Amino acid sequence: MAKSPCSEKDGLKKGPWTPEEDQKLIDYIKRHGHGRWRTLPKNAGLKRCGKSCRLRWTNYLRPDIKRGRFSFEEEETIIQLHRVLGNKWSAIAARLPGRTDNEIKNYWNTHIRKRLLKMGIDPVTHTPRLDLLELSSLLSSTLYNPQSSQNQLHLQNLLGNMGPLMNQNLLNLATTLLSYQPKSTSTNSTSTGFVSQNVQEISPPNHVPESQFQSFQTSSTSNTSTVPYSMSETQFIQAKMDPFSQSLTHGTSCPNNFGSNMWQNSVEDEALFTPCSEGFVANMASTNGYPDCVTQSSSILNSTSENQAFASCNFQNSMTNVSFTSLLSTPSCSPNTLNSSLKTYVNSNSSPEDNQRDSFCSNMFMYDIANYGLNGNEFL
DNA sequence: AAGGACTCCAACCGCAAACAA
DNA sequence: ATTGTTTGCGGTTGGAGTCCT
Repeated sequence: MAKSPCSEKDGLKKGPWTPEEDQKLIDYIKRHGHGRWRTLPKNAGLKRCGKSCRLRWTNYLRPDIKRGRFSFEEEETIIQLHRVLGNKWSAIAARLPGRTDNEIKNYWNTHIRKRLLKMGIDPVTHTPRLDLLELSSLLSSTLYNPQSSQNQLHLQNLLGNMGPLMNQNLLNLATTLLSYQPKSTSTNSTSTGFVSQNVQEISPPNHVPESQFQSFQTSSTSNTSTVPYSMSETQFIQAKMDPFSQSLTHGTSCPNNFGSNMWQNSVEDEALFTPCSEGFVANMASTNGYPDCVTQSSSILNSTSENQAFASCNFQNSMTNVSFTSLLSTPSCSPNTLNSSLKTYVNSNSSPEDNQRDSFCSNMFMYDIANYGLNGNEFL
């Protein structure tokens, strides 16, 4: 292997820079400008290699560097540019004044990437993860045919891999399905068809008030059918699942659609936005404290055709991901938050702003639930 | 209170392109 | 055209700080 250009054996220092070293570097560059990095440290009286000096200057000491947290707008820009450019951090940084490629790369890896994963979006392709599509289809299938051992096994495997990333409601539904077994001819079981455990022993989901949960456990001593849910129950649950499936299938990749009339289509097709009521976008934007929804939608209408296609595509993607992302767990999408204030910050590791960002999609789920009047009874 | 686990980010490393001689 | 040097880039690491049990 070639000798490292920054060898400590040469008496060159490595590791964190001291304020004195910083000052030496700043003073030297102020007087002589940068360039000739190889000779710079010697001339500046620094026991560092040129590469280290260059990095320190470009990533930290440069006067035009913007320090501090990334704004919502910057974050949105990074996501959009990454969708098009991939890991071309320097190209992305060139479009974000004051930010370095290193800073953007770190921010992507520590914040945005994780957030996208939580939302069920592949951070590389910016499309919904395939395993989620599989889960959606499997859940639908299991709802109709819960006795299928193949479905059960498949679902079990999938849950094993995805459980930690799933929203509690979806997890409850999936595990409920897994715990279902076809009833025998017992006449004392309840209409829900659960025999692996006595239904009275099933713990209520931790976000459902006990009283509500108990009211769900209605007995029907006469029903001995092997159909796990009544037609109306099945239809109801399916209605809950459909937006999920829809949004999954609508979450398509963006760049290939440049120049299309997607925005026009998406405006006409309100179902693309949300299964909720009209005015969803404006309402959500005003209630979840994330102004981008409104500003983005208006800016799309005012932008040039190419930008419009680009922006509308991203906008559409973000909106069509609403339902399925809401089904994935995020700290603020936890059961506690569902029943409490938006300002319940579950993850103390994150700042309130972090959680607000995380809540962007999970808050939509809350709106979703509110609109459906969904509670534990209905969902189960 | 302690220590293990986790997060974050500055700094490093190696490779490749650009440039100079 | 070739060779050596410089610069730019993206991936990875190390350690300080914080959280969790």
